[in-house]
Amino acid sequence: MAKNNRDIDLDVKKEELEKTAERLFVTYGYDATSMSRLAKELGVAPNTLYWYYASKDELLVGVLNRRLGESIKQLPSLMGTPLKSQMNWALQEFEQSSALVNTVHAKLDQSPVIRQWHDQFHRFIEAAVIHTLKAEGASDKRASMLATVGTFLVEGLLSHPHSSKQQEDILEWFSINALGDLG
Amino acid sequence: MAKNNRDIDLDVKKEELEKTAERLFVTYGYDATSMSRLAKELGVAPNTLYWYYASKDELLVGVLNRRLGESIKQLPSLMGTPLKSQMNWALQEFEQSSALVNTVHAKLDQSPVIRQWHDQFHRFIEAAVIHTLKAEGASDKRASMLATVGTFLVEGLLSHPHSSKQQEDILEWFSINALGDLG
DNA sequence: TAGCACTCTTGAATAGCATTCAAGAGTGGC
DNA sequence: GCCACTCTTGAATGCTATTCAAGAGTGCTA
Repeated sequence: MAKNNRDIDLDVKKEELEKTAERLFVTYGYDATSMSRLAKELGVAPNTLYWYYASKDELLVGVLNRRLGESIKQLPSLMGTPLKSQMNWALQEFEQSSALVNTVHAKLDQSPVIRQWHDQFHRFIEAAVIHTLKAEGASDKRASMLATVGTFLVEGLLSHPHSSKQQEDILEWFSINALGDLG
Repeated sequence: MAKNNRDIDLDVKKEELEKTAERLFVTYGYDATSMSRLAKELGVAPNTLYWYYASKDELLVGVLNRRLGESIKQLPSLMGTPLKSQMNWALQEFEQSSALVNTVHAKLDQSPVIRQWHDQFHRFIEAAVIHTLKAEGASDKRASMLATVGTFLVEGLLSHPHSSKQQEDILEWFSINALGDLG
């Protein structure tokens, strides 16, 4: 390969790399997946990975962005639906990556790239939820606060699995009380 | 030292060890604090720590239990107060250890001792919150669900710092809606 | 066809990590 | 003076993420 494979081969390799990394991260956990293990799975030398990513954390960001990108594709068909089904969708969509939620949070203070991704992610999600809440009749300030609450509930449910009934009860209670009163 | 210092010296040493560990964990983070660093701070050899704790994770559990034990002392004087002030108390009490919240969650799948501590901690907290909610008039099932929600909100606020006004708004909204309706 | 420039891969090394092991020092009881 | 027990340690192990310098592969240009 040479000069102008930049836009062709690189993305293909990165995709393979990130998909394999995602599988290992989700199966064994981020910390328990070594770069050597990932390299072996891919059939390359461990330090080859560092030509594609500056660090393991940046690889994680790549994995997260790819995962997020695929979920975002479904967003348009979701934007008209009620808040509760949006939250249910998020829970289902990120259920298998739920371990990565905790991984990201644990690395916020140590890794600038993960901190940056996390903050950006939250801004994006909250903006979407605020949009939905306002569409359902909430005031600006109330919508912002409720979006934070909704985010915390989703993160909590991802971190601490509950039965689908308990989950349903929580979302039901939230969506009723988020929109029921003076908002 | 010999035979029967078991009940005297050991606890003193463990206390010093755990207090130093807590300071380093809170200041630099759990992963960023090596056993060597902690040992140097204490003026002992790194492997000396392994006579007191089987692993770094068990040391963390020791730190968490000590921290929790000190907070629990205040519980009696808190049990009569309204839910909102209890949540405010928890937020203040664990604010400086908030990084450890994420650390614990990130290690749930890898460390049995941390998993065990975490689950026990949640059962304890939820039982206390349920007690308070029922005292304020909530039904059994409603109280259980609301305790989970309250826990998620506290964990969320610890992980994602917000202004004290935003924090106040969330707790106010929760305590109103937790007790306002048919619960 | 030779050579340059660029992309990509690698073996080897580094420094740090949690943890283990075997040896020994310190001390009270017999 | 010896035994049993508590506590400490130097040295080693195997793991980790990461770095470096060297080189292979390939297309463009002269």
